[in-house]
Amino acid sequence: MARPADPTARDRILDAATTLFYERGVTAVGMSELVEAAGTGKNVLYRHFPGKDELVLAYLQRFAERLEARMDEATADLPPDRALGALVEHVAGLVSHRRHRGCPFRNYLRETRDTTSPAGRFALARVRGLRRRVEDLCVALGAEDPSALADRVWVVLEGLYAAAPYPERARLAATAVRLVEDLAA
Amino acid sequence: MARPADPTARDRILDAATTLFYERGVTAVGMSELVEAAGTGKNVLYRHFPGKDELVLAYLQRFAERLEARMDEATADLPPDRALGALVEHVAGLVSHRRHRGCPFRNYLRETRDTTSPAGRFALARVRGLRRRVEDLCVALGAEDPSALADRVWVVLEGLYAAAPYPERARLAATAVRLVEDLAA
DNA sequence: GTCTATATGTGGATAGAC
DNA sequence: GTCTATCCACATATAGAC
Repeated sequence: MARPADPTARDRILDAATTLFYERGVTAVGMSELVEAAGTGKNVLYRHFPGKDELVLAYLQRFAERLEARMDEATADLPPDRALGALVEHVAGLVSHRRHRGCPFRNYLRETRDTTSPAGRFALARVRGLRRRVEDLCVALGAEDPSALADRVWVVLEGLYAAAPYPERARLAATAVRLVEDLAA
Repeated sequence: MARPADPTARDRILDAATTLFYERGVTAVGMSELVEAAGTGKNVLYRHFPGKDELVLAYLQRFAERLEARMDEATADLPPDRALGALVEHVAGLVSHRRHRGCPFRNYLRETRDTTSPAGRFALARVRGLRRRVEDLCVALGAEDPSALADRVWVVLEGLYAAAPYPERARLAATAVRLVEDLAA
């Protein structure tokens, strides 16, 4: 006798994938372990996702939606001279968080060096999207040389993300925030 | 009949390991591929190195010797007010190089998230060693708040290393150099 | 949908012929 | 030292019983 379809199965799989992939890395987590954590069957997983690549892509996509929604909140309705600082402050808040494990897109790219598959190209696009956002904010700020300022802010922002694994990350995050304030002044 | 021992076997293995591990990542390169590239036999490899972990450690150690020797050259015999800039310039030169693929220690740590094995602890120690060198140079510089300056420079330096995969890395490297100059002024 | 077994490929590591 | 065959563990992916 057939059971009714469980609409939460896909979400449970994605929840488990998000936790495990982000916590321990994409390659270190096997599909078997994922199935066990999701409390589902392998056939169900492979019905929702043709393969691991597609599951990784879905994991990155859902992460992006949530991260960008929160970033939009943090910078929305702010005057141009405050938005750039708010963006960096927002990232600093993420990095300082206890359960933070770095930027999921940068983590995936550095872990796999994949820039050709759909997942790799999606992760790259997220990074470039943030880069463009920084450039736009520097232009809106009315700096005399916006692209030079954007380069400087970008280096600091990358340093902020890179500091995520260090024990002093909260102090380094605060350092990055003040540094960008000085640059934009 | 026994052949004479080939003293170059170990070096050839390490050469191949350096090229492949650095170019494509440690986990993406298998021992079989390594043996083929080194032009040696599997048993010879496992005679020189008990396992892949030890080979990775040796790879990181040799890389560290060479990198630190070059960094010592770049900063030796410089007055305190020039050494910090010279260090950042040196790293910027590395990052701008055509065949640069990022810092091998950071690459290994981000790729594997290994901080407990001998290889992981060695890589961590290299990163912390550079961090301490930056702190020492900031103290020697006579800054009013050396540790605050060191934090700022460290964020920029991490951003410089993180910029290695980007196509604009040369421009970002130059940006980082000027940024540190301004910070130290 | 759950659970178990399994096909298939690849990784690290070992043993033997030459 | 070189080369081939191979063991063992694990990973992705599939099929079938319930």
